[in-house]
Amino acid sequence: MMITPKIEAFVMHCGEMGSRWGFNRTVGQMYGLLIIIETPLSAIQISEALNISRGNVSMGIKELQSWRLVQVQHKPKDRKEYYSPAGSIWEMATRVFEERRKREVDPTLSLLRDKLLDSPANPAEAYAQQKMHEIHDLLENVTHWADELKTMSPEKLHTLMKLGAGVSKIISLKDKLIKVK
Amino acid sequence: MMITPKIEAFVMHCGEMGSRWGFNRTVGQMYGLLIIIETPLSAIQISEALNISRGNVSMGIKELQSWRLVQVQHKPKDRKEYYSPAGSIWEMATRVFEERRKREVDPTLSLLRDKLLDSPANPAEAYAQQKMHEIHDLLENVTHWADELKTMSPEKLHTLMKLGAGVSKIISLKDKLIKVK
DNA sequence: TTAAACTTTCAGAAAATACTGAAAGTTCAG
DNA sequence: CTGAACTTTCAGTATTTTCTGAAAGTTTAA
Repeated sequence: MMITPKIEAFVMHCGEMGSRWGFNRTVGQMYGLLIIIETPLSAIQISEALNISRGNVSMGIKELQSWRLVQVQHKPKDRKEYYSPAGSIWEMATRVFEERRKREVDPTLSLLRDKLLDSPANPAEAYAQQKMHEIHDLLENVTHWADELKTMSPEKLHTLMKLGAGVSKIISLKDKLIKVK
Repeated sequence: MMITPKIEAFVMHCGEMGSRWGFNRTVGQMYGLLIIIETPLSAIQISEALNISRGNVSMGIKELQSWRLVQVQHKPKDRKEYYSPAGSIWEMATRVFEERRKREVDPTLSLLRDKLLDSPANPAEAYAQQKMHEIHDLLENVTHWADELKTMSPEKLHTLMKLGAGVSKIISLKDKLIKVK
């Protein structure tokens, strides 16, 4: 595998961004490397390319697998495992998005549902519950929407995105048509 | 200010989620507290409620301000600053979303733009640039879409979200209408 | 001015997180 | 079986991040 300065810059950038995207520096570098290098890489190749220990690679791969971002492959006559990114760039993005939702939104949603079950004991709690309710409804709406979008084909989604704020006009158009009926 | 167990549970949860949302535990707790307590709080009240140092509160407020999530208020005859959340729950969500985009996507987009300027020096770089191109286009589309949505009124957005995958039908409908023309 | 009532800063300490490398575990060809 | 070729685990260490509290800075009333 050939690591030119340009490729290295990309990999290092993925490392720096890693923690912002939800994992740590080395995991970010590993993922960047797998994406940018065409051939699948073995654990030892990764550890040499990034100057990290073999053990760390093992943990990083495990982490990336928990995000459903890597695939394992085997070569004939070779017992080593070779890793490559799972799916297209588009799929990677949707997976990161989904997994982050699971980790960042779902726990909050379930806490809020729980706290909203019983009624407030005093005015302070009444206010608190009202706020929790607002947050709950917002998160629920957004996650539901995200689920719906996920069911749409990438092409449809692309059209929708290209349409941008233009959807607004189409929606009003629909409203008019219905009113005419 | 009255902190019941239910309110405390919410605040502590915000702390635990803090780092996943982009800040740290105490900043998460501070923000949760400001949201859930109706009255604006002074720095000393925050530090006592959360058992953290006065200095830490100062730094946390600074951090929340960099996310445009808190407001400062003053009371007559009182030199202390009182803090409360900036804007509605909806606005908070959009601000977190926007700020995260700035921190998580924009730097990558600018790195990619830079790396895509000059042409590949060999096949490995050609492949790398192709991938960078795919990532660049995806991120650009998504950020552009997010910008467009931001220009829509919350009501329109709500309608759009409620519509869910239903937009798909309306878009095909539009396509037909255009074809008929 | 002065000093009281605040807020901010920052060096050092504490806590949390990530990394290493050796040992243990797994798999499989012979 | 055996042992070679791998992968995983995890205790201890290194690194990074966060927190404290004392000192410095700011503002305002008198």
